Amino acid sequence: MATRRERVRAETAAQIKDVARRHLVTGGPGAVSLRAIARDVGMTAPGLYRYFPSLDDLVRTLVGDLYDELDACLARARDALPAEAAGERAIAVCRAFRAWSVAHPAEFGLLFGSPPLSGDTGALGRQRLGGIFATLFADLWTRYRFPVPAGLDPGLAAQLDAWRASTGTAAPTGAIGVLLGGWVRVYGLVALEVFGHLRFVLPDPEPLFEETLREFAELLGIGEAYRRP
Amino acid sequence: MATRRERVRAETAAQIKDVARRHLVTGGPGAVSLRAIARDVGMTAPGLYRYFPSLDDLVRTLVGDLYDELDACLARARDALPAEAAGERAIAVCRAFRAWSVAHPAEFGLLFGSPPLSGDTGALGRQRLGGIFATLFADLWTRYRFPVPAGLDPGLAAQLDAWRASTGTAAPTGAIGVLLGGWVRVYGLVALEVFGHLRFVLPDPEPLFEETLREFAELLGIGEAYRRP
DNA sequence: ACGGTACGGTGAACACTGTTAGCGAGAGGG
DNA sequence: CCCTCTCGCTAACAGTGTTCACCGTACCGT
Repeated sequence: MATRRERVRAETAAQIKDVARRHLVTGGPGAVSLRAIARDVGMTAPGLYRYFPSLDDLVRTLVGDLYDELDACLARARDALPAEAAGERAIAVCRAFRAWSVAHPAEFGLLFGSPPLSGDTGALGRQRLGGIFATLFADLWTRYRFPVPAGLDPGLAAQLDAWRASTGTAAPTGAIGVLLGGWVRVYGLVALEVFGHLRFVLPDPEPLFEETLREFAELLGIGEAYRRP
Repeated sequence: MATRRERVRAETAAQIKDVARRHLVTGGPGAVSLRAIARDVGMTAPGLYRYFPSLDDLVRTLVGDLYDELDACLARARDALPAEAAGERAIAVCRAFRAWSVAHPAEFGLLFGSPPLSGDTGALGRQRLGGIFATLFADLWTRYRFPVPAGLDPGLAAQLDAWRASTGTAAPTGAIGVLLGGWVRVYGLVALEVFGHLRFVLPDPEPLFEETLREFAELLGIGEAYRRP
């Protein structure tokens, strides 16, 4: 199907994104320079414009690819466990999220550490990532029916209801609030760790992360699903 | 004491940082350009080198100033309430942190959304910010003696002990862990909100933030200290 | 009050950056 | 086999951070 031209074109495009990412991880976001990329690829700068309409566009598609990679990584961690073990699956996905983020701090900063760029290509990836957590939420609920607090703020309940309707999740409003709180904890801890804001309090945040997972499992009444890594 | 030269010098330095910050908030971190700043100040670019040894250094001192501003803001929120009301004080500081962050997203991104720069001038401000929360933690503990979970991971306990020793906080290890968990939740929620990663789930994160504060107050057994804003 | 000095600012220059325009060679498809 | 269209090139423009040599002027000590 793909003509030979198209194949080699896709290949060099992939190579361009590859060296762009290498520059990102070695020199930070400011080191992603069109001309430097072109040098490493073996081209001159204007040649890159045959593949990407601008540098911003290049990093945008790079962001999209990174979302894809993270999504795939989390999905793999989830599918490595049987579907019935919803609690173990959720814990595994959280661990995979932290592992990926710590292993790829520059990429994490690009995905989660800055306001989304204007021409937002990452929206799809972010939506798919939200989808992973949505199904995770639904599975947790259908499997365990953990206790949910009553008396939610009506404004909050309305927003959660709207999201539940848009995603078709089965869990009740309160459950979604509880699970969202868990995601906030996981993200907060990982972001603090990756950005180095915990370095002088916790040189190694891993035990606190595990403690957070364990506490959250117990909050859901599924403490037995938690096992030390 | 200050000679006339020193006064006018400090004044123009402040003006430079001022327009740098204005460029930051209007055009993002990439818009902080030496020559553009010089234009707005009414100088040529090399003139700025009489005040800052490099552009990186300028943004570093800007980061330091922003930490100072945030510190002062939080301290003001804390001191607006009587010292005995430790719970109300903690809640007020958390609200002030969110309010400042939401009102200054670009500055928040610079402070908390990227790995600390190499020549780290923000270390002092971050340490002072940590100090604010440390005294907050100590006050919460001496005032309420909330229940602390037993059976902490030994590796985690060792790190928390080291931090407690370095700051001279009075609270026991488990209490520090609980309070650190609260900070993780507050930071996580605020970062998610400021970076726009919650927009498609919660258009208005304020109710969830308030719910988080209320839950945490109840976790500490001081639910009566929480009042709707 | 005057002379020396150090400070603050300028213009030119260098090495970069992203981006556009125009051109040529070579591979692909008819 | 020839036409075409894609690809990569060079040249150029505007803008960036940074350094250098220079100069006027405000300050300071005598």
